[in-house]
Amino acid sequence: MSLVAPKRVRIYDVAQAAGVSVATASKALNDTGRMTDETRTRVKDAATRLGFRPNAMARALIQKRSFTVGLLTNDTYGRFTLPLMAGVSEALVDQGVSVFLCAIEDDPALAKIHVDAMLDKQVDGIIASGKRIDRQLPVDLENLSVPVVYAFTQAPANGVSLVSDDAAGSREAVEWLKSLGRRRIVHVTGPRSFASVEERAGAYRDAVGPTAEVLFGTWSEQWGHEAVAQLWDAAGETPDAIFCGNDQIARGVVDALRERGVAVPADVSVVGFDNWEIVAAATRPPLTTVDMNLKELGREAGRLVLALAAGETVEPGIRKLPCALVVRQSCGGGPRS
Amino acid sequence: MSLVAPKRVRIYDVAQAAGVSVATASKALNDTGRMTDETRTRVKDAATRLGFRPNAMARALIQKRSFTVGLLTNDTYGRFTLPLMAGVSEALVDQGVSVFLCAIEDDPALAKIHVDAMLDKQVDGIIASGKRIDRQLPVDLENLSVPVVYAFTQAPANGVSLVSDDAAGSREAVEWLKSLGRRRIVHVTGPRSFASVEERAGAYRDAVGPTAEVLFGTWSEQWGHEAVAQLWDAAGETPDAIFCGNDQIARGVVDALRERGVAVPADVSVVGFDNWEIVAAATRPPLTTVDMNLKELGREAGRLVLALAAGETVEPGIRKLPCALVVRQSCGGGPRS
DNA sequence: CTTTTGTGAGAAAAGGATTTCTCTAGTTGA
DNA sequence: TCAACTAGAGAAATCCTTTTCTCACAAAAG
Repeated sequence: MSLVAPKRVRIYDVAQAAGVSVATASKALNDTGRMTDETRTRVKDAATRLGFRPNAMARALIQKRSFTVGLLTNDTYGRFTLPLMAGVSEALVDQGVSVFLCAIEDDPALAKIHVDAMLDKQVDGIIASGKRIDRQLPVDLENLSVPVVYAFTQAPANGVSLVSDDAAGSREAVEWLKSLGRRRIVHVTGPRSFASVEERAGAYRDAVGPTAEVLFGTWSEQWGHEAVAQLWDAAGETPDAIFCGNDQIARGVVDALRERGVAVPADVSVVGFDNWEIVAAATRPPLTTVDMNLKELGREAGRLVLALAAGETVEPGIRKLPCALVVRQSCGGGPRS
Repeated sequence: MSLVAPKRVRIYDVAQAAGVSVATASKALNDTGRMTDETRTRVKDAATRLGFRPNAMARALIQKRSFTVGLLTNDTYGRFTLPLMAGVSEALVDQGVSVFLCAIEDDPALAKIHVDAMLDKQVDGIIASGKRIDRQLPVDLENLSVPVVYAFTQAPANGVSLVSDDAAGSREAVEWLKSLGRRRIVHVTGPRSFASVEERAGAYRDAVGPTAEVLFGTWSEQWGHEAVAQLWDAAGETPDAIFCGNDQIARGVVDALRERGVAVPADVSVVGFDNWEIVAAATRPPLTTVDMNLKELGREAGRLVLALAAGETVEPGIRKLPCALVVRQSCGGGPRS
């Protein structure tokens, strides 16, 4: 075990070992230029043998590409960011691209610091992401010298943006409930001020028709309890299905129903939204819920930002990615075909 | 609005604007070298005026410092990583250091790819982090050419490592329960195979004395329910306090108690561990729980890795950082002094 | 009046790759 | 046989800073 750090091997060393010039070595390794196959493999072998790894800084300096991208987010709690990050990373890692994660906590000054730091470091692109699909980050990313992709956050007019297709997700949830024979489906969701609330509720109304009933509240288990109280204490027919705006509300609803002695899913089916594992899986019974496929959203964002960085032109506008219904046990019904 | 990206201003431009050489400009901006104050301010003014930002790649190339560090983690779910990351970032951002986040999912091959990518990019240091304090990451970080700090994961023999002082946290929880007059305190926790389970349980035993009783199970709400069943269905005196190994178990316990008509905190006090906001705050009543101060752990890890990168020598070994009891309502007792 | 010391500033090298020329030699075509 | 190409490889420029010398000049010392 030697304690002296071994000198980094440079392309110069590879060239010498292979008996060629530095220029030829560079071209051989990058599969550019012209030379005999024999020379190329000889250089590559030498590189492998010596364990050559090009100095990314030197490369970045001349190519003006750093093989890094920045992920900017104000979702401190990471509920949405992490799956997204996982997807981005997955899409980029085999291109040799690494990801700076910058959490900016709704602080414009902090955001500016992070953006400047990223620009200094010559990131090839920036992915902007947030905890709300209908809010912009507190920093202006237009007219930057690098491409920007907006994922799960509001984009400026001519930005390239990716969001989940909440409306389709809602429709799917409602259709699922209908296919199970449910007839009186109520929607319990978050505050109207959220765009996704309106979008999900709108799609729900369209799918359910005239019997639609939406209860707006907060994004909490507490609200789930209250909503059940409202529904069951009111006169008239009680619902046989509740489609919730997120998993926390759904959990509250399920717990409240159990406490009232209403059987889930025998008497009432419940569907959540978000597929937040920790909530959805711990609910008794585990929640059937709409997954926004944030990881795939991340992958796509990664691909897009890379394409933009490579100079490809990408049509601006909003791209909607499909949601997927994850069937567990809170609705009844088996795994779907 | 001009559509052509403005040419980046180089130090050469600043030098020219200030009427000095590039060398002088560099020294002026970095507060090194010798020159009149007048020259220095003249250069700095020019730099500000032109909006000069040094090219980090060129700087890194020569200084062999990239002002980046890597955070390696196998905690896919991000429960521990995110607070840690927030702390690291907070400690480093005003030094101009950015953080690469690399999620490696227990995959040695992926881990190696990420580590190599980071080394290529000349990170100044690496912070290794995991979801278990008693497991090493599936990758060897010894004898790397950059310093490594282990945070919330097991370190090799001569590594620099940071963990939370779980034992002290447990003691504090027990003392709190005692101070509220609780006399029969039971510990319901996770699987024995976790080092933190043994450590927390050990400290609990020491603090409680001969009446100590520990129930080992899994890290789930489900287990919380089962444990309550075991305790209440058994003959003999029931506990007046339950100290849980994590918040999920605690939530299960609280729910189970409520279902049995046992009042929390009136009849029984419950304490959790982790302060996982989403679980702790949604429990009815909200959980009093031990917070591992992961953000502070992250800050400290950031400071340490920077110190190491700067060539300072840091004593190897395990540093334990204090936990903090977060008082909510599941124990009774007011906010602590 | 000469020598030493100190100060301010610039020239040039270095850092490690990529890329554009340039050059030689061999091949093809007329 | 001679011009025109082409393939293979290398020399040198380039990317942008930092840093180490070197130098000129002025002030202090002898």
